[in-house]
Amino acid sequence: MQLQLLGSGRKHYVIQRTQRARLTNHYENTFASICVTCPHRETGLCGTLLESEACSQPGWQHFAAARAGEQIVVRNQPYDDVFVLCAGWAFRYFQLSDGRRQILKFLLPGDAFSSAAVFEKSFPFSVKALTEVQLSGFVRSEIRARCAANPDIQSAVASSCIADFRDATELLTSLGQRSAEERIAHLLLHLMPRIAARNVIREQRYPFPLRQQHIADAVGLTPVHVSRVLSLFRDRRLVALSEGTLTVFNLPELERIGTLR
Amino acid sequence: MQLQLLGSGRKHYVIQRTQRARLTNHYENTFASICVTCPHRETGLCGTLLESEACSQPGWQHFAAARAGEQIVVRNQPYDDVFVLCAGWAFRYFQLSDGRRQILKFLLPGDAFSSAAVFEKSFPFSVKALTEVQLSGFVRSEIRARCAANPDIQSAVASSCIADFRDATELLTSLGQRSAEERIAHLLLHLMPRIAARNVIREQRYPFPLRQQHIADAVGLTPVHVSRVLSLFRDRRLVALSEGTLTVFNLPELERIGTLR
DNA sequence: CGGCAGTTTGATGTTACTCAATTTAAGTGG
DNA sequence: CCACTTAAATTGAGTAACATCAAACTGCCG
Repeated sequence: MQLQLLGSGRKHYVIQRTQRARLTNHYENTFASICVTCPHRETGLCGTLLESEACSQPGWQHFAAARAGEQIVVRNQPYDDVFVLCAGWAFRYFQLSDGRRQILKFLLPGDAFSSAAVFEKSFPFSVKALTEVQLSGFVRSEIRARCAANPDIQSAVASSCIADFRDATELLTSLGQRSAEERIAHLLLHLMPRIAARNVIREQRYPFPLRQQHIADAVGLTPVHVSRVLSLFRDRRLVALSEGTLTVFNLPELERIGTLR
Repeated sequence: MQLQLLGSGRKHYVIQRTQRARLTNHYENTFASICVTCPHRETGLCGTLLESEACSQPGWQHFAAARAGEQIVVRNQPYDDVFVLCAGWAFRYFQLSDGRRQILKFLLPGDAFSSAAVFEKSFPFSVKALTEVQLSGFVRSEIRARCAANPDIQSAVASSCIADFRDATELLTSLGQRSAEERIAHLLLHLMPRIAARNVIREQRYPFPLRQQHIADAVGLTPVHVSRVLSLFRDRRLVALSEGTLTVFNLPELERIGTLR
């Protein structure tokens, strides 16, 4: 495993505890501080783990960072850590040998790379950083021990699994049964509350770092067609997507199109 | 919850322990006998549960049966039991209000209806019987207690979750990125080892109760198009599908088309 | 100012859908 | 055993949705 430390030419995997203060300082208000303070309302895994005296015990938590576009996890390779995203966006994906890829889920701060990682060393997918990211790894054996001892952690892991499972169910239905417009609307509707749980949203403007290529790979369309559908949405004063911001003009209509009913 | 007992007009949900001997007798070689003896090599949940002195304790295991086409589980409704399929085929699906449905997974004997059911009362999908089925329900609270006590059960539940998760990943990639031929080939290749784990296969002939409508709903195509693709496969001496039997003539070629690489 | 990545637009091609008719297979009752 | 019924599968013709290819455009950065 190779992770490049932000702004540095040297390769790091684990940022030692001694470096942590400096990093926390440098990337103020992200990293450990986010890890601890951000509510992570959806999965809450990181928060739950940290609340359980994790921070006070050195050695079983690691920190790392990666630049935008960098691959963080390779499918089918073993890892000894359970990873949680602390800051930035990443995504799970499945790469085909001919270049096509399916994006399985976008990861936001607080999300575990894999909810099943507590039980399994390897992943059925790869993970790539979408923006600059900071992440935290918890030694698996420690988590399992705490899982057995602490029902809170156990239920945090379980509900993370359940949420992933429900998402996969909806995405499968979306890909298998629905039109391009419906799929894209559904993706936006799926992401909006997740973004809102981690950011203050004003005037229906959501931070949104995806390129159209990412949307295309997530909903199984070509970037060209995504562009056409988004233009259509813009012309109809539904939503607009530019400069890393998603602006929602007509939420009811978007829901009418995108919600699975 | 309503389940109709096979061959009977009366509505049953729980077949009491006192009835079990009679039923086991009537449907000889299925039911409890299958539940206990069938290796269930894939998930093994049922087997693991039963080996743990489950059978010896009345009251926390229930039995039921359903006819082909009958709905067994309704999405978002709470259930107190964790269900495992004992005999026959069933499938998880997501129903849309306009009639379209996405089949998420075909369930074979030994499969849990939902791997997450140990933690969650309701399902993110519905379940319907494909053939006549017999199923077993384990009281959730009992399973959770045993999970905590017995690492074997715990790991059986975990590996069932992991298998489901990997399947969902592959299916998402298949639906999002691949052509009709590739998707159908992939579905067949996915099912073959699972069928083989539960049946003796001779001369590459697999028991296969799916209608083309089921295949269509599983891979996100119309039944008409499924028919065309299957005709193509038949003409090319790849596979043939008739009378509830899948016959494989050219496995390497099928794998070349269907395998995710 | 030039280069680059990302987006937009147009023209054309392909895949898979729709509709409808026909064939096949599987029961069912006489 | 054979007409009759019904569900499923097949086939053909026309169409819609999305892909592909290629060119032009935009904003950004050095």
